[in-house]
Amino acid sequence: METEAQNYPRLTCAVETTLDVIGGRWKVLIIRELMAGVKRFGELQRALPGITQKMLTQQLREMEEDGIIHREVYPQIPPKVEYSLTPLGESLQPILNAMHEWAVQNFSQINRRQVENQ
Amino acid sequence: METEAQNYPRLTCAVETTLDVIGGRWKVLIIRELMAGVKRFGELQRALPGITQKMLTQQLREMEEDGIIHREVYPQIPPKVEYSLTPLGESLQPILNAMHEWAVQNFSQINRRQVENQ
DNA sequence: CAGTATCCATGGGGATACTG
DNA sequence: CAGTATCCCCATGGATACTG
Repeated sequence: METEAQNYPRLTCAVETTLDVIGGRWKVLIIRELMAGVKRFGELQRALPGITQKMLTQQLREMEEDGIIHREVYPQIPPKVEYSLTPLGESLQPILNAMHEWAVQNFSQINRRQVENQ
Repeated sequence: METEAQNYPRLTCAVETTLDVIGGRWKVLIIRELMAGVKRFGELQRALPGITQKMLTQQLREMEEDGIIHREVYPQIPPKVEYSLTPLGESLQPILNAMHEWAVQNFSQINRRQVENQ
């Protein structure tokens, strides 16, 4: 609110909104896990080697805010929290599939920019 | 190559490859401009208020490397360079359209996270 | 006109420690 | 178990100046 310094008319496009929703560092990976079914926090963390708790929490919260993930808390000790895709989240499937297909068909061979961490 | 420090098995997914190709700060906006037809460097810059020369050059080069943009240089003075989508770039259209539709249908009202610079 | 070359601020994201 | 809370690095990207 205070950083209204250079407020350009900031040209945007709806495509960028979608990109914002699924573009996070770990989001599509998390979505892929949840496509397979409901998962607990720990399960997700184990399924995503390299992700930190902070990142997992953060990405999940953002996706929850965007309405594509549902967070179910079971008030018990020890805590149990289950994550799942909402219908809106599931509606991303065709898009993700199309993106997957596009990459597989055109970049099957390793000729990408940035092969840094294969 | 030398930054192989913590090389986790770095779980990836083809979807991320596509995200990498179109996920840059200005890429979809540039692609959208080129969908309308061939454009010169200056035209793109004028069409994208707020973008710097550095960013425009950088994003164009990356997309050229990825094979979705063609760069035609006319060796004359003053220089003239035209950018256009390659067939591969054009093949992104259905995906971009799907992303556009998804956002329009589900986020038409301004209820996004980050409304900072509308 | 279509770029390079620099410098620099910001914040996204990693590492680590602690907790209800 | 499922998170917070901090600290901190460095890559992304913006601003500015210069050029074939």
